[in-house]
Amino acid sequence: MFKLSKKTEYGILALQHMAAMDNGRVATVKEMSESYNIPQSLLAKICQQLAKSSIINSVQGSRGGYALGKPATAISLAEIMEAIEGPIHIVDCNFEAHNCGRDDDCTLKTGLNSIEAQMASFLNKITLQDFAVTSY
Amino acid sequence: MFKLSKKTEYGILALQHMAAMDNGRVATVKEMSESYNIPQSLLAKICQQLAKSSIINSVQGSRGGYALGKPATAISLAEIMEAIEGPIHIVDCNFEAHNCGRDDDCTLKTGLNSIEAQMASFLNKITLQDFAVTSY
DNA sequence: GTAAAATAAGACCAATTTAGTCCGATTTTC
DNA sequence: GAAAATCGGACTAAATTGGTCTTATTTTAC
Repeated sequence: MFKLSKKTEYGILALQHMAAMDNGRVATVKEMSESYNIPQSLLAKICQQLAKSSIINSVQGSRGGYALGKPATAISLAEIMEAIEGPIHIVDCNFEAHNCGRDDDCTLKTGLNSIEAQMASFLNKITLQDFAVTSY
Repeated sequence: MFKLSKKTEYGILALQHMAAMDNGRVATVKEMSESYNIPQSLLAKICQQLAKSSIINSVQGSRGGYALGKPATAISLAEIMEAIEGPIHIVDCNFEAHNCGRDDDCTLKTGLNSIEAQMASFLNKITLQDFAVTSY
């Protein structure tokens, strides 16, 4: 279950697309969904979520579309994932009061806290720029 | 979606339990499922999976049970997760031939490979011992 | 040798989450 | 005003995860 969701995959593809665009241009959902074989209305929603988190900017109306809201080096994987999938948490019981019956002495709570922190910092360090280029 | 499954949570609790046992003793599924409020037949299956991966050893028959198959310092989080959830892959298209239509020039494939490798090495470094103790 | 207590294993169902669709509204350009 | 886009929410479908049940096998103790 340590996997990016399809939505996040789609979101990354769209972001990479926008990152590759000439400055000042905007990309339409239609254009991107066709390029990458992503259902259009699904990608539309994903872009709306990315826009809400200010990762991208939207231009409404005809001739509208989306463009990166900041440089690719300033967009982290953590940020993308959270925009699309919600907050990142390694274990449930850490953050929801879902009474596991182990409350205070829950060895998971205490033990996995630092791991989650390390994971988060890792995902925060990776930027859109990184995984568009680093691979070669 | 970067979350441990409940099964993995349960598995970790069981492993921590076994790690805390006196040497030579075995823990029964019943005993553990009652201690941690885990459905017994679910934990049974989880233990079987852990045993298949040699993370724990099983003793069959009355007076049987489970015990760690190696020291807690030698059991990694990656190992536990893979035993219970299967192989860890950040993106699908990297490993299944699920024709995304982007084959060779898929920017996800190339871009996320090194990230997955880093994640894997991170999860491999964390041991059962670590998250039982490190937290204080 | 039989009963009891355990693991072994797989089929099955329920619940949750993720993926995807659909529809109507709004915004902007031409 | 028509066309092309985003906005946004309700809804459905598919997949995954969580959990149950049943039957078999293994071992111990009486």
